[in-house]
Amino acid sequence: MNIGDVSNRTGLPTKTIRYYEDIGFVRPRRNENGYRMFRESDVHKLGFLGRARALGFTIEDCRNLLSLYEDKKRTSAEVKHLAKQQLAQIDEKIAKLEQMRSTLSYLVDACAGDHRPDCPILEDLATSAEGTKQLLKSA
Amino acid sequence: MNIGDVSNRTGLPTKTIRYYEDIGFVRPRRNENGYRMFRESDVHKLGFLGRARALGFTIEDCRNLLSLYEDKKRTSAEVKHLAKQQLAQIDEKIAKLEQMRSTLSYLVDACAGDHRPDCPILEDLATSAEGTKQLLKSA
DNA sequence: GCTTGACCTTCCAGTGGGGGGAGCCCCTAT
DNA sequence: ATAGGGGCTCCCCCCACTGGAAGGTCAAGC
Repeated sequence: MNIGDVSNRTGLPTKTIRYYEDIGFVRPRRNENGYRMFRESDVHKLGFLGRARALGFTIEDCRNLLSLYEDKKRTSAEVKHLAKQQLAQIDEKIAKLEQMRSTLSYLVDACAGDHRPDCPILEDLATSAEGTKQLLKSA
Repeated sequence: MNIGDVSNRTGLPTKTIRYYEDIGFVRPRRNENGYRMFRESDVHKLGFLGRARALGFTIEDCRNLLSLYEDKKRTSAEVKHLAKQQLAQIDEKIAKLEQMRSTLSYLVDACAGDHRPDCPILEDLATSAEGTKQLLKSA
Protein backbone atom coordinates (compact mmCIF):
# COMPACT_ATOMS: atom_id res chain seq x y z
CA MET A 1 0.00 0.00 0.00
CA ASN A 2 1.34 3.43 -0.92
CA ILE A 3 1.33 6.44 1.34
CA GLY A 4 -1.63 8.01 -0.46
CA ASP A 5 -3.84 5.01 0.24
CA VAL A 6 -2.83 5.08 3.88
CA SER A 7 -3.65 8.77 3.96
CA ASN A 8 -7.10 8.14 2.53
CA ARG A 9 -7.82 5.33 4.93
CA THR A 10 -6.57 7.03 8.08
CA GLY A 11 -7.45 10.60 7.27
CA LEU A 12 -3.90 11.65 8.10
CA PRO A 13 -2.04 13.91 5.65
CA THR A 14 0.90 12.26 3.90
CA LYS A 15 3.16 14.80 5.55
CA THR A 16 2.02 13.61 8.92
CA ILE A 17 2.52 9.98 8.02
CA ARG A 18 6.09 10.68 6.90
CA TYR A 19 6.62 12.59 10.11
CA TYR A 20 5.33 9.66 12.14
CA GLU A 21 7.79 7.46 10.32
CA ASP A 22 10.56 9.93 11.13
CA ILE A 23 9.82 9.77 14.82
CA GLY A 24 9.67 6.01 14.75
CA PHE A 25 6.01 5.04 14.91
CA VAL A 26 6.05 3.02 11.71
CA ARG A 27 8.87 1.55 9.66
CA PRO A 28 7.49 0.77 6.22
CA ARG A 29 9.77 -1.09 3.83
CA ARG A 30 10.55 0.42 0.49
CA ASN A 31 10.03 -1.14 -2.88
CA GLU A 32 12.48 -0.80 -5.75
CA ASN A 33 11.16 2.71 -6.54
CA GLY A 34 11.93 3.90 -3.08
CA TYR A 35 8.20 4.19 -2.40
CA ARG A 36 7.05 3.33 1.10
CA MET A 37 5.07 0.10 1.32
CA PHE A 38 2.65 0.06 4.23
CA ARG A 39 0.99 -3.00 5.74
CA GLU A 40 -2.41 -3.33 7.33
CA SER A 41 -0.81 -3.19 10.75
CA ASP A 42 0.68 0.21 9.88
CA VAL A 43 -2.72 1.54 8.89
CA HIS A 44 -4.10 0.27 12.16
CA LYS A 45 -1.36 1.86 14.17
CA LEU A 46 -1.62 5.17 12.35
CA GLY A 47 -5.38 5.17 12.88
CA PHE A 48 -4.79 4.64 16.58
CA LEU A 49 -2.37 7.54 16.57
CA GLY A 50 -4.78 9.80 14.75
CA ARG A 51 -7.57 9.07 17.21
CA ALA A 52 -5.34 9.53 20.23
CA ARG A 53 -4.09 12.85 18.84
CA ALA A 54 -7.69 13.91 18.24
CA LEU A 55 -8.29 13.42 21.95
CA GLY A 56 -5.43 15.81 22.62
CA PHE A 57 -2.80 13.30 23.70
CA THR A 58 0.73 14.47 22.93
CA ILE A 59 3.04 12.42 20.75
CA GLU A 60 4.80 11.15 23.86
CA ASP A 61 1.48 10.15 25.40
CA CYS A 62 0.75 8.29 22.19
CA ARG A 63 3.97 6.37 22.53
CA ASN A 64 2.92 5.27 25.99
CA LEU A 65 -0.59 4.41 24.88
CA LEU A 66 0.72 2.36 21.98
CA SER A 67 3.14 0.47 24.13
CA LEU A 68 0.37 -0.26 26.60
CA TYR A 69 -1.81 -1.34 23.72
CA GLU A 70 0.82 -3.78 22.58
CA ASP A 71 1.57 -5.01 26.06
CA LYS A 72 -0.72 -7.89 26.86
CA LYS A 73 0.24 -7.69 30.53
CA ARG A 74 -0.88 -4.09 30.90
CA THR A 75 -3.47 -3.16 33.47
CA SER A 76 -6.40 -0.97 32.58
CA ALA A 77 -5.44 1.14 35.60
CA GLU A 78 -2.32 2.32 33.77
CA VAL A 79 -4.32 3.41 30.77
CA LYS A 80 -6.97 5.05 32.87
CA HIS A 81 -4.30 6.98 34.70
CA LEU A 82 -2.96 8.46 31.47
CA ALA A 83 -6.45 9.29 30.30
CA LYS A 84 -7.27 10.99 33.57
CA GLN A 85 -4.14 13.10 33.36
CA GLN A 86 -5.13 14.09 29.86
CA LEU A 87 -8.59 14.94 31.08
CA ALA A 88 -7.11 17.12 33.80
CA GLN A 89 -5.00 18.98 31.23
CA ILE A 90 -8.01 19.55 29.06
CA ASP A 91 -9.90 20.88 32.05
CA GLU A 92 -7.05 23.21 32.81
CA LYS A 93 -7.03 24.57 29.29
CA ILE A 94 -10.78 24.99 29.34
CA ALA A 95 -10.57 26.83 32.64
CA LYS A 96 -8.00 29.27 31.25
CA LEU A 97 -10.06 29.88 28.17
CA GLU A 98 -13.21 30.37 30.23
CA GLN A 99 -11.36 32.92 32.30
CA MET A 100 -10.32 34.79 29.16
CA ARG A 101 -13.79 34.46 27.78
CA SER A 102 -15.33 35.88 30.88
CA THR A 103 -13.13 38.97 30.94
CA LEU A 104 -13.31 39.56 27.23
CA SER A 105 -17.02 39.04 27.09
CA TYR A 106 -17.51 41.54 29.89
CA LEU A 107 -15.40 44.08 28.03
CA VAL A 108 -17.18 43.49 24.74
CA ASP A 109 -20.52 44.06 26.42
CA ALA A 110 -19.22 47.22 28.03
CA CYS A 111 -18.10 48.67 24.70
CA ALA A 112 -20.60 50.74 22.79
CA GLY A 113 -19.11 49.76 19.45
CA ASP A 114 -20.08 52.99 17.79
CA HIS A 115 -18.33 55.80 15.93
CA ARG A 116 -16.87 57.37 19.06
CA PRO A 117 -13.31 56.65 20.18
CA ASP A 118 -14.17 55.96 23.83
CA CYS A 119 -13.59 52.29 24.44
CA PRO A 120 -13.60 50.35 27.72
CA ILE A 121 -11.66 47.54 26.05
CA LEU A 122 -8.69 49.75 25.28
CA GLU A 123 -9.01 51.46 28.62
CA ASP A 124 -8.75 48.14 30.38
CA LEU A 125 -5.77 47.07 28.35
CA ALA A 126 -4.08 50.40 28.93
CA THR A 127 -4.37 50.33 32.71
CA SER A 128 -3.79 47.58 35.18
CA ALA A 129 -6.46 44.93 35.14
CA GLU A 130 -7.35 45.71 38.75
CA GLY A 131 -10.29 47.82 37.74
CA THR A 132 -11.72 45.10 35.59
CA LYS A 133 -11.11 42.44 38.19
CA GLN A 134 -13.14 44.42 40.67
CA LEU A 135 -15.88 45.03 38.19
CA LEU A 136 -15.98 41.35 37.36
CA LYS A 137 -16.16 40.46 41.01
CA SER A 138 -19.07 42.75 41.62
CA ALA A 139 -20.85 41.64 38.45
CA MET B 1 15.04 52.11 33.84
CA ASN B 2 16.78 48.80 33.20
CA ILE B 3 15.13 45.76 31.73
CA GLY B 4 14.91 44.03 35.11
CA ASP B 5 12.84 46.87 36.55
CA VAL B 6 10.55 46.77 33.56
CA SER B 7 10.22 43.04 34.03
CA ASN B 8 9.25 43.47 37.67
CA ARG B 9 6.75 46.18 36.90
CA THR B 10 5.08 44.48 33.94
CA GLY B 11 5.41 40.88 35.00
CA LEU B 12 6.93 40.04 31.62
CA PRO B 13 10.15 37.98 31.53
CA THR B 14 13.19 39.89 30.31
CA LYS B 15 13.42 37.44 27.42
CA THR B 16 9.98 38.44 26.32
CA ILE B 17 10.76 42.13 26.60
CA ARG B 18 13.83 41.71 24.40
CA TYR B 19 11.70 39.76 21.98
CA TYR B 20 9.12 42.55 21.91
CA GLU B 21 11.92 44.95 21.12
CA ASP B 22 13.09 42.65 18.31
CA ILE B 23 9.68 42.66 16.70
CA GLY B 24 9.40 46.39 17.00
CA PHE B 25 7.04 47.12 19.86
CA VAL B 26 9.49 49.21 21.83
CA ARG B 27 12.74 50.93 20.89
CA PRO B 28 14.62 51.69 24.06
CA ARG B 29 17.78 53.76 23.77
CA ARG B 30 21.01 52.41 25.12
CA ASN B 31 23.30 53.99 27.66
CA GLU B 32 27.09 53.95 27.42
CA ASN B 33 27.41 50.36 28.67
CA GLY B 34 24.94 49.06 26.11
CA TYR B 35 22.14 48.54 28.61
CA ARG B 36 18.62 49.23 27.41
CA MET B 37 17.04 52.32 28.97
CA PHE B 38 13.25 52.15 29.14
CA ARG B 39 10.90 55.04 29.66
CA GLU B 40 7.55 55.12 31.44
CA SER B 41 5.79 54.98 28.10
CA ASP B 42 7.59 51.73 27.32
CA VAL B 43 6.41 50.20 30.59
CA HIS B 44 2.91 51.30 29.76
CA LYS B 45 3.03 49.83 26.30
CA LEU B 46 4.52 46.55 27.50
CA GLY B 47 1.85 46.30 30.17
CA PHE B 48 -0.78 46.80 27.50
CA LEU B 49 0.82 44.05 25.47
CA GLY B 50 0.96 41.68 28.40
CA ARG B 51 -2.70 42.19 29.19
CA ALA B 52 -3.78 41.81 25.59
CA ARG B 53 -1.73 38.60 25.30
CA ALA B 54 -3.31 37.33 28.50
CA LEU B 55 -6.68 37.70 26.80
CA GLY B 56 -5.39 35.49 24.01
CA PHE B 57 -4.83 38.12 21.33
CA THR B 58 -2.05 37.22 18.93
CA ILE B 59 0.96 39.45 18.46
CA GLU B 60 -0.54 40.74 15.24
CA ASP B 61 -3.81 41.50 17.02
CA CYS B 62 -1.79 43.38 19.59
CA ARG B 63 -0.23 45.49 16.87
CA ASN B 64 -3.69 46.44 15.68
CA LEU B 65 -4.95 47.09 19.18
CA LEU B 66 -1.97 49.28 19.95
CA SER B 67 -2.33 51.27 16.78
CA LEU B 68 -6.01 51.76 17.55
CA TYR B 69 -5.09 52.77 21.08
CA GLU B 70 -2.75 55.40 19.72
CA ASP B 71 -5.17 56.59 17.07
CA LYS B 72 -7.33 59.30 18.55
CA LYS B 73 -9.69 59.08 15.57
CA ARG B 74 -10.46 55.41 16.10
CA THR B 75 -14.01 54.25 16.62
CA SER B 76 -14.88 51.89 19.42
CA ALA B 77 -16.63 49.76 16.79
CA GLU B 78 -13.24 48.81 15.34
CA VAL B 79 -11.97 47.70 18.69
CA LYS B 80 -15.14 45.86 19.51
CA HIS B 81 -14.90 44.03 16.22
CA LEU B 82 -11.43 42.71 17.03
CA ALA B 83 -12.54 41.71 20.50
CA LYS B 84 -15.54 39.88 19.14
CA GLN B 85 -13.40 37.96 16.70
CA GLN B 86 -11.12 37.00 19.54
CA LEU B 87 -14.12 35.92 21.57
CA ALA B 88 -15.29 33.76 18.70
CA GLN B 89 -11.90 32.09 18.47
CA ILE B 90 -11.90 31.40 22.17
CA ASP B 91 -15.35 29.89 21.86
CA GLU B 92 -14.13 27.69 19.05
CA LYS B 93 -11.22 26.44 21.10
CA ILE B 94 -13.47 25.80 24.07
CA ALA B 95 -15.89 23.86 21.90
CA LYS B 96 -13.13 21.62 20.57
CA LEU B 97 -11.84 20.99 24.05
CA GLU B 98 -15.34 20.26 25.35
CA GLN B 99 -15.75 17.74 22.56
CA MET B 100 -12.51 16.04 23.54
CA ARG B 101 -13.47 16.20 27.16
CA SER B 102 -16.80 14.61 26.53
CA THR B 103 -15.36 11.64 24.64
CA LEU B 104 -12.46 11.17 26.98
CA SER B 105 -14.57 11.49 30.06
CA TYR B 106 -16.95 8.87 28.72
CA LEU B 107 -14.06 6.50 28.07
CA VAL B 108 -12.52 7.12 31.47
CA ASP B 109 -15.83 6.30 33.14
CA ALA B 110 -16.15 3.16 31.05
CA CYS B 111 -12.73 1.89 32.08
CA ALA B 112 -12.58 -0.25 35.19
CA GLY B 113 -9.07 0.92 36.02
CA ASP B 114 -8.11 -2.30 37.71
CA HIS B 115 -5.41 -4.95 37.32
CA ARG B 116 -6.94 -6.54 34.23
CA PRO B 117 -5.77 -5.64 30.73
CA ASP B 118 -9.25 -5.14 29.25
CA CYS B 119 -9.62 -1.45 28.52
CA PRO B 120 -12.37 0.37 26.64
CA ILE B 121 -10.05 3.33 26.13
CA LEU B 122 -7.54 1.32 24.17
CA GLU B 123 -10.30 -0.53 22.37
CA ASP B 124 -11.76 2.74 21.22
CA LEU B 125 -8.42 4.06 20.04
CA ALA B 126 -7.68 0.80 18.27
CA THR B 127 -10.86 0.74 16.22
CA SER B 128 -12.67 3.44 14.34
CA ALA B 129 -14.39 5.90 16.62
CA GLU B 130 -17.76 4.90 15.18
CA GLY B 131 -18.56 2.64 18.10
CA THR B 132 -17.86 5.36 20.60
CA LYS B 133 -19.82 7.91 18.66
CA GLN B 134 -22.87 5.68 18.79
CA LEU B 135 -22.42 5.01 22.46
CA LEU B 136 -22.08 8.69 23.12
CA LYS B 137 -25.21 9.40 21.15
CA SER B 138 -27.23 6.89 23.09
CA ALA B 139 -25.80 8.04 26.40
C1' DG C 1 42.15 45.98 45.16
C1' DC C 2 39.79 41.72 44.69
C1' DT C 3 36.08 38.70 44.69
C1' DT C 4 31.40 37.58 44.52
C1' DG C 5 27.07 37.63 42.69
C1' DA C 6 23.43 39.94 40.46
C1' DC C 7 22.59 42.16 36.31
C1' DC C 8 23.17 43.00 31.58
C1' DT C 9 24.60 41.87 26.56
C1' DT C 10 24.46 38.98 22.09
C1' DC C 11 23.73 34.92 19.54
C1' DC C 12 22.16 30.31 18.54
C1' DA C 13 19.12 26.43 19.07
C1' DG C 14 14.93 24.34 20.37
C1' DT C 15 9.97 23.79 21.44
C1' DG C 16 5.17 20.82 19.12
C1' DG C 17 3.41 19.01 15.41
C1' DG C 18 3.52 19.30 11.52
C1' DG C 19 2.82 22.68 6.69
C1' DG C 20 4.62 24.73 2.25
C1' DG C 21 7.12 24.35 -1.50
C1' DA C 22 11.21 23.32 -4.65
C1' DG C 23 13.16 20.08 -7.54
C1' DC C 24 13.30 15.67 -8.90
C1' DC C 25 11.71 10.67 -10.13
C1' DC C 26 8.10 7.20 -11.45
C1' DC C 27 3.94 5.21 -13.40
C1' DT C 28 -0.11 5.07 -16.20
C1' DA C 29 -3.23 6.58 -19.74
C1' DT C 30 -3.85 8.58 -23.91
C1' DA D 1 5.46 11.31 -26.66
C1' DT D 2 3.34 13.65 -23.23
C1' DA D 3 0.44 14.97 -19.50
C1' DG D 4 -0.93 14.44 -14.94
C1' DG D 5 -0.88 12.53 -10.70
C1' DG D 6 1.49 10.19 -7.61
C1' DG D 7 5.90 9.60 -4.95
C1' DC D 8 10.72 11.04 -3.03
C1' DT D 9 14.07 14.16 -0.18
C1' DC D 10 15.43 18.42 1.75
C1' DC D 11 14.98 22.62 3.75
C1' DC D 12 12.68 26.43 5.73
C1' DC D 13 8.48 28.27 8.18
C1' DC D 14 4.86 28.69 11.74
C1' DC D 15 3.84 30.81 17.01
C1' DA D 16 5.65 33.19 20.78
C1' DC D 17 8.67 32.65 23.13
C1' DT D 18 12.45 29.89 26.23
C1' DG D 19 17.03 28.00 27.47
C1' DG D 20 21.67 28.27 27.50
C1' DA D 21 26.44 29.63 26.43
C1' DA D 22 29.91 33.07 26.58
C1' DG D 23 31.00 37.24 28.04
C1' DG D 24 30.71 42.50 29.83
C1' DT D 25 29.22 45.63 33.99
C1' DC D 26 28.21 47.20 38.50
C1' DA D 27 27.79 47.62 43.60
C1' DA D 28 28.81 45.58 48.01
C1' DG D 29 31.74 43.46 51.19
C1' DC D 30 36.38 42.03 52.77
